[in-house]
Amino acid sequence: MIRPALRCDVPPALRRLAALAPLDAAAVAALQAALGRAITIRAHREIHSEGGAMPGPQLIVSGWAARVRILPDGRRQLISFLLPGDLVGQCGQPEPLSLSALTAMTDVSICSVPSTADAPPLASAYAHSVALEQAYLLEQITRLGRMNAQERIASLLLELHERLRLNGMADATGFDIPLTQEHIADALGLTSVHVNRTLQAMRRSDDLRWQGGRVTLTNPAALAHWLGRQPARVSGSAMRGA
Amino acid sequence: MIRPALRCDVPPALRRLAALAPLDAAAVAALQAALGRAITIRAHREIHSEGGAMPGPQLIVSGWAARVRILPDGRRQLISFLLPGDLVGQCGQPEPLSLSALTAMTDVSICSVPSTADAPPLASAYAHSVALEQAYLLEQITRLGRMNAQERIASLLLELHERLRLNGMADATGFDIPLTQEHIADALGLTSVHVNRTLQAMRRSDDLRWQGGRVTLTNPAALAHWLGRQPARVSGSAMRGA
DNA sequence: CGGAAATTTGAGACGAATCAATAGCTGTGG
DNA sequence: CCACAGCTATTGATTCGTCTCAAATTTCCG
Repeated sequence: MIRPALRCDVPPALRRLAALAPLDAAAVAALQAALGRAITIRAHREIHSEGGAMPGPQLIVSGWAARVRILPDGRRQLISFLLPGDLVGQCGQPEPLSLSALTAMTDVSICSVPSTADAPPLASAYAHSVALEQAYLLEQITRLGRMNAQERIASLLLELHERLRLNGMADATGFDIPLTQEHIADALGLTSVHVNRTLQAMRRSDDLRWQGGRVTLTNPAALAHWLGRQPARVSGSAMRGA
Repeated sequence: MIRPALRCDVPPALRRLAALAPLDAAAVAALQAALGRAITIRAHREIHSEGGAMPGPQLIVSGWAARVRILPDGRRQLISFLLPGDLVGQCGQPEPLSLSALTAMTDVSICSVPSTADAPPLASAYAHSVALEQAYLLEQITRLGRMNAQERIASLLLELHERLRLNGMADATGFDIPLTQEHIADALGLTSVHVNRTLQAMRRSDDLRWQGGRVTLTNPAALAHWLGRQPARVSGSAMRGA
């Protein structure tokens, strides 16, 4: 199926950071220069390994990645997904270690983040991004701790939708998703069989469609209301754009 | 039962931060001054509410607190526990909002953290502390996503033991715990009934004792090995003390 | 077209939830 | 010093959500 191209071709990573904080021309230029220096990691490859040294803060330019923990007996937990515009390894530590593996779910291109010294407004965008990452970790904990399969799936898809809206990769009704049902299962503490059955039930009750790598939410607002879910808010000052 | 007093009476909060990074005399003095300005919150009271503005970074001086999320229908999830020496609201944002409620599990005393401007070595301790907090959130996610009841309980108790060792509130074999089985259930995504039955099984297999508000781990190292659990490591440079 | 990956279906088992009741503990006041 | 209230812990019986295992079937992609 052919879909209309996005209105303009601002790279998603740039679009997200610009939405998190007002950026001046120097900041945008620094980001665009950094994007040009991105390297590509093939799907299924590990970008960082758990316990390894972090090279320094980086930015997802394109593709989807996931933070992954593997238990000794092979059980796999996807901690969180990283989308274009998300930061990796942004922390105040001198010699940080990676707290989890980072795996490319699709081909991923990634670059070092421009220094805030070159463009001070970036500091604010980075701080906002780190806070959002925290917020999504807390969401993930409540999903896993207190929600059933249907709620977990709805909550995760709403979160992905919200985040992809921010970087321009989703429209009002849905988004392209490069994940398998097994990935969803590994993120939500379920089995792929149960994810499959739960998705079927949600399709039957017309909550969503998922075909050909695209998720369509019939009524995102209604779904969010049913869950009692609200968009992540991490700062007193209003967030621009979306 | 009477237990011998700790070797010296360094406050746990100070002990933890000193273990996270080398502190000079000025830093210690600044911390001690701050501890003196602590205020007390009664057990069961909310310290911060979800979505409320954060006053600025704070430090738990004594008592246990927990970050809490409540779903619209009343389901409760304890995101994490905060122990003496833990930081709250340490983030780079200008007008941060609280991402979860913070509730006092016991009487809690809490103070503002000294500025790093007054004592630069504190910045390193704070950064280290923030990184550890992240590490424990990831642990919590894998617990909830991929572990069964017995593993969740063992993992949480080992984490608490590790953290209480760092601030001097635990000895090699166990620690005082001011939590009920229902608190454990709310943290681990279980019911208190099931926590009770699981604890009984663990007592029967001589993994632990839990009586009179004190947890004794029969063999912490063996339990950790069984889980494949390793102490949190967040920095390339070695951590002092413990 | 062929082979691997992903999705779908079915039957049965199991871990944890639920509901309901009892027993133990702690502090409080008469 | 005992009686009582209100938590907390414990026990039992049953139900339910999700897992497990195994086998199609469909989709994707070279």
